[in-house]
Amino acid sequence: MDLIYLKSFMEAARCKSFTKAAENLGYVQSSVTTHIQKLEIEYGVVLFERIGRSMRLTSAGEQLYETFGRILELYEESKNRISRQVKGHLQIGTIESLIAFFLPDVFCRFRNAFPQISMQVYPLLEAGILQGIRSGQLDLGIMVDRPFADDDLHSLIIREEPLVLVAEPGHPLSKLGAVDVAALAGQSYIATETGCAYRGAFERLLRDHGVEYHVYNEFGSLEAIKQCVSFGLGIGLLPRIAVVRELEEGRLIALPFKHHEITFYTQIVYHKKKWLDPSIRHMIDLLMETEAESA
Amino acid sequence: MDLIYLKSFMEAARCKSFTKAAENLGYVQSSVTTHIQKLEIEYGVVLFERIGRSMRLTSAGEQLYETFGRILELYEESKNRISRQVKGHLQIGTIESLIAFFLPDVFCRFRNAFPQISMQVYPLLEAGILQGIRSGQLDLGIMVDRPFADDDLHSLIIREEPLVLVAEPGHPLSKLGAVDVAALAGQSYIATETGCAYRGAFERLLRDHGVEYHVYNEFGSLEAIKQCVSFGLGIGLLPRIAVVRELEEGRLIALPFKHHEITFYTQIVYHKKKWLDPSIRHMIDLLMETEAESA
DNA sequence: GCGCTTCCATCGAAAATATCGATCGATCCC
DNA sequence: GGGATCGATCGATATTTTCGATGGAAGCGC
Repeated sequence: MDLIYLKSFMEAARCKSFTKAAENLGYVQSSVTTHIQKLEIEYGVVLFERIGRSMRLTSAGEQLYETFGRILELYEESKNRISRQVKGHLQIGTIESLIAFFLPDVFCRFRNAFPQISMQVYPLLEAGILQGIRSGQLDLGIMVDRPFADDDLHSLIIREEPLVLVAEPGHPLSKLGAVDVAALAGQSYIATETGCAYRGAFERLLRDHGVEYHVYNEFGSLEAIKQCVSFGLGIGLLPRIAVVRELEEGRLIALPFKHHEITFYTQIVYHKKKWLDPSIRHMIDLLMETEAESA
Repeated sequence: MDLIYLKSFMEAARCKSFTKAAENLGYVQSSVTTHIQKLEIEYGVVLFERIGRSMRLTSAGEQLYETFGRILELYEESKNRISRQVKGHLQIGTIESLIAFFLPDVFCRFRNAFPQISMQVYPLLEAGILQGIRSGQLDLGIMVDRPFADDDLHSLIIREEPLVLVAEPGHPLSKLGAVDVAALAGQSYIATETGCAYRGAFERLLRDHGVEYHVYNEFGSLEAIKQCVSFGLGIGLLPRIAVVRELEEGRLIALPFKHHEITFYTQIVYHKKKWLDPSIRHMIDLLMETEAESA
């Protein structure tokens, strides 16, 4: 009786769907089916009524839902109680946009679970993060890049991170129904720092299409880029999360541009040889959880 | 996180010994060590202080002891609650001595867990039990025999079932310090039914040693045998559990006879192809548990 | 002090189990 | 009726669990 069965059951009961439950838990659907079957065999009763394509808990299932909930609660609580006593220090490398718009919430929840663990968060570029992980100076890296495989590093994709081409409201390109690469010819571009992964991909894309562009300025600061764009100094490529407020408030607009070569993913990176503390594991769990929420 | 880890932990904490915990749970010691290590890694803390050969829970261990206890309680409760609703019928074959002196307590506890499951218990001889299991007429057999292996049948040994040679108090053989096979020459023997496993083994033993004996009478009834023996009509071979009270009250005495060929075991027998209901599984668990208690 | 026993940790091999991915049949929706 | 979606099933693979043997440390008795 693995506790994962209970989790699958709870999630399936909540979603009323094995497929969704599997997605949320990071399994394939057949695994959840297996988990539920294990429980059904263990208890000798049917837990879900499968009427056509709709799902409902049987009465036995509902009784177990209560109890399993309490069991998992106790289990989580026990982990929290113990983890609160664990001391330590975490070195994390990440990029500026994530520090500002994605991580604060995660770090806050982490602090609740591990108040005795202090953290140092370094704003870096992708290359710096990878190097820090490789050298062991960093425990964990969180960055935005394309998926990659590496002999020494694990990479867990948290979610796709939509990148948007932002411009001032009323920018000529915004009049177009869709903006393709060619349409960007001759534009001024306010860039993030040299070495930024998606800047690199974007510029390569332009060059490959023979599109001339002009880097008007490059900044290590998000705020600076956003300001420059809103003043009409050029367009900028930024993660959507970094500009949601500006988009909502109409201070910036997103150009209808999309290209698979600049489909990027927020991902966790750590060394394969790294021993994963409960604290680091928890951090990873928290990071991965946000995927389900934002989905 | 398997619940078995929690069980191992609880048992180890109770016994203050991994080895004993393993014995009680039916594992080898190294498995319990592994379980505890899994927990220690999961929580990132040491759960047991291993000071020399003594064991003590650390403070983290004690906190978890509480919580794990409640988790397992909830789990057991959930099984009971569900199992109470399961209906069914169990066919069990066993021998008279066990019906009278071993099974009532087990059946009583079974009824508490599965009140909706009715049972039919057939008093049979070993051959009848095996045949019933093989033909599918019986779900479970509980009998006293020597260990055996069979392609179609599972056999779980519950415990050694000491057989005693009983006689009336003051019987000449009781004067001897030890009774060997030869000493039994010429004795009258009040036998259980033909086909009884330990009767068969006993008579074979006597014949193999060329000891002549006389079967004074044979009965299908324990009470009859005990009465006849106490009246001095002969000696009898019976499971110790069937005569403990008579021995305590001095109405019968046990002769100091022992021979490895009549070392018998109480065991559970069921068909390998048999699908084990939760109810049957529970019955087996209850039967196996008694081993720990009587040990 | 020295063997002897008992305990837990460790390791490799074997067995059991979980997971995935592909596929099937059923159902629902258009 | 065709397409999409859902859960069940199955075989292959990967992972985990279990066991049994062994090692080292600590206590016990002489």
